Amino acid sequence: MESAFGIIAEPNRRAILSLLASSERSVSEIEHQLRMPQPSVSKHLRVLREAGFVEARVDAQRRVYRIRPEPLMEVEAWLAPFRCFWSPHVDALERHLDRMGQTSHGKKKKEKKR
Amino acid sequence: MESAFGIIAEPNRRAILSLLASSERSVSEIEHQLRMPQPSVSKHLRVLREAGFVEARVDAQRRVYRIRPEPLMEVEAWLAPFRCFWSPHVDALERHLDRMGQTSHGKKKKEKKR
DNA sequence: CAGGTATATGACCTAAGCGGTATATACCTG
DNA sequence: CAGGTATATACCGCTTAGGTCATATACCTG
Repeated sequence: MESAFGIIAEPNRRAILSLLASSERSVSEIEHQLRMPQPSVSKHLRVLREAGFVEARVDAQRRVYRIRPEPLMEVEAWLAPFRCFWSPHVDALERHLDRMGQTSHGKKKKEKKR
Repeated sequence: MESAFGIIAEPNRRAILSLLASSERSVSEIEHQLRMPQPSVSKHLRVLREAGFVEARVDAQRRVYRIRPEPLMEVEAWLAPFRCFWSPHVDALERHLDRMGQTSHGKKKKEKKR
């Protein structure tokens, strides 16, 4: 997995990161809150750890994971040159997110021009 | 390709987007500037277009592509909860990016160093 | 030490995605 | 209309990543 972008392409990994954003958690906490099988959690955590997104603290048998911000800052940095497109479209984002929210997978064939 | 994150996981697609960030371009312009085969460019542009990252304007035989910001805003929005981690680590980003620079990447594109 | 809990790893399978080549379509110019 | 340029698509083979199941390792407690 080359870059930070490849790492966060995985929905479960994003879910783990979002969960850890609020506070650090043990593997089993992640497992239960996200309702995913434990080997899968461990595997994703390994990927995240090796890519520098998280780090683990040992607490008895538990490993408590927490965010490390650098790789996400890299994403943020890549995004910077596009910021100038934001301002005319601040409202458009909400419409976009709305559309994303309800239609689980709206496939569009035809493109429209304006 | 489920989400916007999956789309930008591809390095060539990120390169195309970064190129379009400065100004709109035709397919052949992208092809030459990024030195990638034309079918590959068209294929990536299709993915980007169907995901809403770009749109095309027809100009004779050319298709001129330009950025549409919504999906990138979605990424930005997802990133927001992690911003609170930034401030103590502003300097750490540079060290991180330096390390990234020397990792083995067979491909080198026109990367700009901060 | 035994037994239990927490986490990591390995093997296997499947599917998706990318690169490459060849070809099709669209449009322009003379 | 012919020939040329610009772009899109179809097909194929390969690699890789993710899910699942089984098992291994680590640590705690009685």
